[in-house]
Formats: sequence, structure tokens, C-alpha cells
Amino acid sequence: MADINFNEMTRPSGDAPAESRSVADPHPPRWDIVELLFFAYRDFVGDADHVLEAFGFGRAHHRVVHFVCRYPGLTVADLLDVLRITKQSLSRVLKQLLDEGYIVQKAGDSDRRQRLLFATAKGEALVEKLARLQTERIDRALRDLPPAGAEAVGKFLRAMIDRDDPDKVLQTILHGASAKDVT
Amino acid sequence: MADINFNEMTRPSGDAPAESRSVADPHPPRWDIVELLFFAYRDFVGDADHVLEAFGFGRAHHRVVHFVCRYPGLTVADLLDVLRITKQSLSRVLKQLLDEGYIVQKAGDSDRRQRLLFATAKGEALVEKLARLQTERIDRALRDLPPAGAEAVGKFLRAMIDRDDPDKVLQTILHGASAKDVT
DNA sequence: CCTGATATGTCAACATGGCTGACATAAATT
DNA sequence: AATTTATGTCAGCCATGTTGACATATCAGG
Repeated sequence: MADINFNEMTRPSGDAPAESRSVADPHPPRWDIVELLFFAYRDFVGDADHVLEAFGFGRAHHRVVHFVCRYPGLTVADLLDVLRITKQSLSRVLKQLLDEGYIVQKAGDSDRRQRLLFATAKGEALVEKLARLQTERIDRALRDLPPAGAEAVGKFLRAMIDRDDPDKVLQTILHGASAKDVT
Repeated sequence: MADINFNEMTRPSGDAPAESRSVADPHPPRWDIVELLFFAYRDFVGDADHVLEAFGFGRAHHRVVHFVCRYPGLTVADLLDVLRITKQSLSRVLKQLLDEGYIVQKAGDSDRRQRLLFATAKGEALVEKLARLQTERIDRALRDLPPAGAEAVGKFLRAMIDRDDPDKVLQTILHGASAKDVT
């Protein structure tokens, strides 16, 4: 098992899978980064998955309770913008989180149609537990980088994100805008 | 719409969601990186999703044809290691890719039970098209970084990946081992 | 005050892509 | 010859995404 037979498994870094190689490709595929992103994200979310299983939750629940915990008072509409899913999909997991006491709702004071969402202590504990796991991995990865390297990672990730039509949460993250700025 | 009311949406960078704050937390949650990874990956895979839709494919198909294209001669077992899914799940999408001529099989020469997988020209074209899209985003994100910054990003991503029990593909990526090394 | 737009909830149906369990076949290994 | 291995396949379940339709409460404007 795991018996190796790397038949024709070749192809080092920068060669396209056979074809157009004319003058000067302005964007030769970054195969390395593309694949590293796949593996890194796979293992990154994998950390949380195991814990979530014990709670009978999935990734969808994690995302919801995470953002509610981090941005208290988020409305349902806000959450839909952030997660980019439909209200029906959200409703399923949100209902469970409400029923099991990880999140509570409160009517908005200026607009009482809105349901402002807040994580309970129970919800915050779960979120922190998961964030702690993921943070360990991040710290491990940043440990061997100089301060400038860690800074570059942050800049890179920020620059990977779509800028057009940023939702409230994304604006906060990208511009570090304190809540008040947009009120 | 997108009407702003940032009610109690506060919480700048480094404060835990209320609780244990005693002496010196060795791993204060890296909320920023955790969330940046979520958004960055969301938009990163989003690029490919639109194109795939036009082909009647999903992300699952992309992953399969991508790795087959990049590592020709991959066996089914290899692919299962890389993707970490079951053979039944793989079989569904792989069959479609075979039927529609994006991938071909060939019996292994040393072990004729194995089905070595290869992307056809059609498959390679699709993979390259998608990689090109993703590369544009990556290039855009790396553009504003100094060379040392780009290097740091690569190191970071590599360090984010689980090292225990790396599959064949991962070994190639991590150690840049040419195929022969493990044959 | 009525009316229309908005924020949310809900029902029903469907698609994708994971999963398990059971079983079949061919080829390698012992 | 018997067993193990690599792969395929059938059947069904689950999580999580989708669309469409419709109900309710509340806000906002004429």
C-alpha cells in the first residue's frame, strides 16, 4: 500500500500542459500557488471539521456562528451577503443554531423587521475553540517567516479578494473601518 | 438596499469574544487571517465556477481533471489520496469526464489492474483555461509585493499543509521531488 | 391612512457531491 | 489454489446548495 509507481508523473514547475508557447505569455499559469491554495485550504478547514462533527454540526454552521460571533448584531441580510448563499440555505442551519442556543435574535430598534443576531456564551465558546485550532496552524506557518513575510501574507490575501460590491463585514476587514464609519 | 446600519458591529483586531483574559495567551486567535482565508478562497474558486457552469461541470470535475492534467499517469488510488474522497464519489465525476472525452485511461504496464489517467487535449484546454483565470487573480495579488513577499506567500502556504502522510502529488509539490525520486 | 416596498420566514422540490455498505471482476501475490 | 489488491458498480442516505411561490410584519411615501 502507498506503493510507489510514479509512472509518467513528471512536470516540474513552469511548463504548460502542452500547447501554445509562442512569444511571451503575460500570465503563465501559477500551478504551484493554485495547488498550494487547494491543499492549504483543505487542511485549514479540516481542523475545524473534526470538532464540528462531535457537535453534530457542519461547515455551514461554523461559518454562520463564526461571523455572528465576530460581528454581533449582524442582520440576516448581512449574513446572506457575506456567505453568498440563499436565505433558505441559511435558514436551515441558522434555525438549528438558534434552537440549540448558540445564537439569539433581537429585533432591530430602528427597524423592527430586522433580526439582529448575537452569539451566546455557548456560541462564543464554540467559535473560539475552532478559531484556536485554526490559529495554531496559522501561527505554525507564520513562525518561520520574518515580520515582513507575515505582512506580505496579509496583503496577498486581501488582494485576492473581490473589491467590487464588498459587504459590510468585508469592508470592515479590508479597510479596518470601525463600525461607526458606515452608520 | 445595502442600506447601512452597523448597529453594534464593532470588534477591531485582537479582542477575544469576551472571556478568558488572564496572563498571556500564547495563541490569541488570528481572526484576521482566518477570515481573509475564507474570503480569498471563496473568490478564488468563484472564478472557475462560472466557467465550469457553462460546461455543465462542478468543482468536483475541476479538481479531478486538474490533477490528472498536471500529473499524467495518476492512478485512481492516487487521485483518491489527493482529493480525500471515496471511490464512489470520484467515480461519478470521473465517469463523466471519461465519457465526454476530457480524460482517457490506460492500463498500467507493470500492474495491469491499475488505470492510469491522462487528460486529453480537450481536458488540457479546459484546465488551462481555468488555471489562467485563477492565475490572473494570483498575479494581481502578488503584483504589489516585493519578491521576498511573494516568496513568503509560498512558504506560508506550504507550511499550512499537513506534513504527515503526504500523498504522491503533495510530495512532488512540497519537495519539488522529480517523479523519479520515488519510483 | 392606504399602498407598495422591504426584511424575514417557510414550504416544496430539486441538484451536487459527499458518505456507507455490499458485492463483482481481474490481476497480482503468496 | 487461495488471498489480497485495484478498480468498478449498485443502492441509498445526508449535508448543503439551488429555485419558485407565498405569508407576515413593518417601514416609508403620497
